[in-house]
Amino acid sequence: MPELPEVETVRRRLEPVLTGRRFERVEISDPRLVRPHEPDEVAAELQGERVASVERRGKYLILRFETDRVLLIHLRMTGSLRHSSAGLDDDPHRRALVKLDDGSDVAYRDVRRFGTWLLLEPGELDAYLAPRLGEEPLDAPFTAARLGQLLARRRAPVKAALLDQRTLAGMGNIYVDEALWRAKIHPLRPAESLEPNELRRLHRAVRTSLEHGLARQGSTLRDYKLPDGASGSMQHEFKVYGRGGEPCDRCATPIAKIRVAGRGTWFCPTCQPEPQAASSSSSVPSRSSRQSSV
DNA sequence: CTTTTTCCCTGGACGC
DNA sequence: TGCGTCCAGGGAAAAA
Repeated sequence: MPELPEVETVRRRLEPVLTGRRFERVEISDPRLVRPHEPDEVAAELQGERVASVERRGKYLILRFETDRVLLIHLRMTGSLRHSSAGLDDDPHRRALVKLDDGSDVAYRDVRRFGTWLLLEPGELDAYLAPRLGEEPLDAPFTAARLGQLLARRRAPVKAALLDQRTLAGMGNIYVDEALWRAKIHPLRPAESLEPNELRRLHRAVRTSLEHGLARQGSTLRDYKLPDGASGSMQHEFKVYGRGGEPCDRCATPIAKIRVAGRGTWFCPTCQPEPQAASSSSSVPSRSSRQSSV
């Protein structure tokens, strides 16, 4: 499923082929893609727009037009974009098709139809994204201290807090599990309970996990593909995700699977020790756990 | 306010 | 082989 490394990979590949190109013709074949708007109306609005830039924020792909309108694309679970100058094969899961002014095509495919296209007028983007998205985990403002602030006074499991896009924009089920394994933190630990040294480890681990994914063009489990149809290769390097029963790379303990925040969650029971059973004094662990300047 | 649950979708895996 | 059931999960919305 496309998370930050996958969406950023798509962005990097689309940027050179889309920038400066005009949307010659647009077909939206699945009304759900643009709901509650009418597909034909959205397609008509997009026709004639010329791409000024291809950006990303969290898991959103942002096509900014020269008119300052924006097409906000979210791939959700199974969305993918394909670009070709040599025609495209038929695809029963195609939900939209854009013909560019250089004769090439961009096709949007989405088996499970969770993905969305939203056309925003100039100035509407920030108001849309601001309440939904937190820190970009690969950008400079994201520090261990900032992570501490974001997790402070949050009793939810750290895994749930990291999946919340208002904490870190772009983390998903795969990279959260991978980061928690790297940081040696149990997914059920209350977010507010992390000690400063754990926050430093987690900060480091989030970045390392995302950078590894980015370096391998993301992970292709089934549906995610690069715009030229190639697959990512990060799926071969998962430490825990989807590896229940296999030995931990660090200690050989079989990887365990539980359910956290409604998501399949894999971790090493030895490297990522169980949080203390919640007792009467669990809400305020100690003075020392309050971070000040990490 | 925070946190949890439900829902949307389809196809692949699995049991019988 | 064919059917029924479960599972995968991002994020909006509803419920707690």
